[in-house]
Amino acid sequence: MSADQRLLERIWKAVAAIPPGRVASYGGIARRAGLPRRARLVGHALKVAPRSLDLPWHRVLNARGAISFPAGSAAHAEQRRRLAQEGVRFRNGRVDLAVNGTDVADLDELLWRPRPP
DNA sequence: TGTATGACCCTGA
DNA sequence: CTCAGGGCCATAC
Repeated sequence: MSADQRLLERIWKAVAAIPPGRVASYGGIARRAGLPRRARLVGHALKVAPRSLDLPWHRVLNARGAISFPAGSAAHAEQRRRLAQEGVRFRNGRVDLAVNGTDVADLDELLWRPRPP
């Protein structure tokens, strides 16, 4: 049997809800989907997501605010290109939060919140 | 049935 | 900052 389709759909929905120009972490998406501690499943869900869903997969980063694909890979470049197009800035391979407080524990909240004026 | 792998995360040292 | 260790678990072989 494959993974419960309904769980995957909940994850896809959470990803689809990430606003343009903002990002979220795998763990954050998992929590948002009601699946705490299931970050790996989020990665899997994105990998098997139907192209037809046209998900904003590029807005999902790891807990350090970095792209999880190997640097130098085509996927890494593509993700970075898409984010750049949305105005997401990077610094030293990590998202430049440009907001007060970079506490990793609150990373998702910070990343998720609207940008400061 | 068992082992390995991976678009991950968190805590503690 | 890095590193190790444990958690998590669907898939592939």
